[in-house]
Amino acid sequence: MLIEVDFAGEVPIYTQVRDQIVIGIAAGLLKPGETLPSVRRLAADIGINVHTVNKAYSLLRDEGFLLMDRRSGAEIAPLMTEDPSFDELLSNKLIPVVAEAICRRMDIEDFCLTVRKTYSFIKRGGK
Amino acid sequence: MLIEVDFAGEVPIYTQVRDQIVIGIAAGLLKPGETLPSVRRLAADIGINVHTVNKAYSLLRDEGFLLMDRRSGAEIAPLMTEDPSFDELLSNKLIPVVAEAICRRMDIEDFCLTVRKTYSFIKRGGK
DNA sequence: CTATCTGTTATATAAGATATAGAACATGTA
DNA sequence: TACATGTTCTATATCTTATATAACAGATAG
Repeated sequence: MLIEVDFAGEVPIYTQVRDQIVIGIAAGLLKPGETLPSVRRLAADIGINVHTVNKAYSLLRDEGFLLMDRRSGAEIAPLMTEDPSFDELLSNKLIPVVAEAICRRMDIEDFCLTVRKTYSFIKRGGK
Repeated sequence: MLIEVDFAGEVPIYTQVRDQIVIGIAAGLLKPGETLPSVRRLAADIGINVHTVNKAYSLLRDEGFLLMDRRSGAEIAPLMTEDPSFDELLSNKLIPVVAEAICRRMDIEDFCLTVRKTYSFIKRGGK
């Protein structure tokens, strides 16, 4: 799976890498047990520093998306189990976004429509 | 409308202030034409620096939420008109969030349900 | 005119986040 | 032995965030 980085963007590089791997897992492009490139390898491929990749990997490990082993490297963790507490976390993330949509006079069902479109977009591997 | 700040949180203070005002507008607690406290006043009330409030206000002005006047201060801008380009902006914001929800095995309709709950939560003025 | 209130701008400082670089360590494998 | 893995350490540079102090331009109230 190709990972690309926008150096000019506002989003930190390690966040971009983290997000793209999460998106890859969601799309099914990265399956549980699959190994990721080593931190040195990915850093060289993208053209960024090893520590930046390591930060992204460590974050993903802490979030439960990756398993890391000193010897064998990083691999995709088994499918996560449903987590009821994610609902509140999600809601907190959505509050400012939904509020802005309301201000921009977007109908809530149009919002949900965009959510479903985004869902399909991810599922089909990003267009 | 009361504005509170979490100094220990990861979200920058000026972003917290910006978000709460957007939420206030969405909830109808802040109506078009209504004046906001002066930057000095709000800074003193919250216990933060004038420049931090000014950064939040300026950001809100650039986004079209506020009108600012050197003499009369800051006031809520007229209701925004619908903007088609907001759809793509929203989608880009949603991609990482939806992807994470998929990884956490959340059904897309449950996601939309949380969106609607968040919508109601905002509309009723935050509980 | 004086005093006071707006937003705005300028300069300065400090702390934290982000990204880079180079080196080394513990551990496993070929 | 040689090479690979993640991990840790030190160091540096830049940007963001937040603070502090001061001043300016314009408007208003006494």
